[in-house]
Amino acid sequence: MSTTLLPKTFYDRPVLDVARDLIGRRVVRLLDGQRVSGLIVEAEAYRGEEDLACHARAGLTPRTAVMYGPPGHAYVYLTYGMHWMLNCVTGPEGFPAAVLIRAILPQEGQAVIAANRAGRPQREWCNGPAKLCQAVHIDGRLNGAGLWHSASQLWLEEGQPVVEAQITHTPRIGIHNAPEPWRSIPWRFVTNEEFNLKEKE
DNA sequence: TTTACGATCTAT
DNA sequence: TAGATCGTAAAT
Repeated sequence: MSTTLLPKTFYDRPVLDVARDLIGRRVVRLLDGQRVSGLIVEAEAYRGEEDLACHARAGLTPRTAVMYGPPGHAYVYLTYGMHWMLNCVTGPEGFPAAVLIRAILPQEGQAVIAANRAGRPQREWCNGPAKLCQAVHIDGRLNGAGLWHSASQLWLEEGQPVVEAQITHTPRIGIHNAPEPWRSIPWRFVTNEEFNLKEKE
């Protein structure tokens, strides 16, 4: 499995292409010099001001500014007053779009992850967008971080790309107040395996 | 300044 | 099915 960093150009593409291509890639967090990582198994695309489920529906604001900037940066925000969410800003620059990382499969640093997710079964360590942020210590301090270099202590690697046949498309989660067609548009990408596991939950 | 509301998670 | 808990954006 490749530990090559995904280049800045990886993110400089339409958000749906990037979201789809992010499945199987590795999120790496450096904590006290130690690699803590996992493979992405679920992601969602949020695209433009016309996407009424996207934060950019409110236009350019202090919060959404990162999404309007150049691709390849992290958009990290707090929701429900307590949960951090990790997103990757995509291209082109000036157009607000990002991919929400919804779940990863823990790889390296499992002891750290277990400690951060105290007492919960392994399956529940990183199977939600807020859970994975808690597991690898991602918070607002990483908002705007460059994901193409290791100096940011948070980056993405090539990992193990997944073929189309292994990916299920569904509507996005947790946007029940958004009007159609945004509520139902299939902009969530999840590996078949993860999809089957979640169906049972 | 006040209000409403979350791209969620957990316990009941 | 409801409660936690607070930043953001729009309304007042």
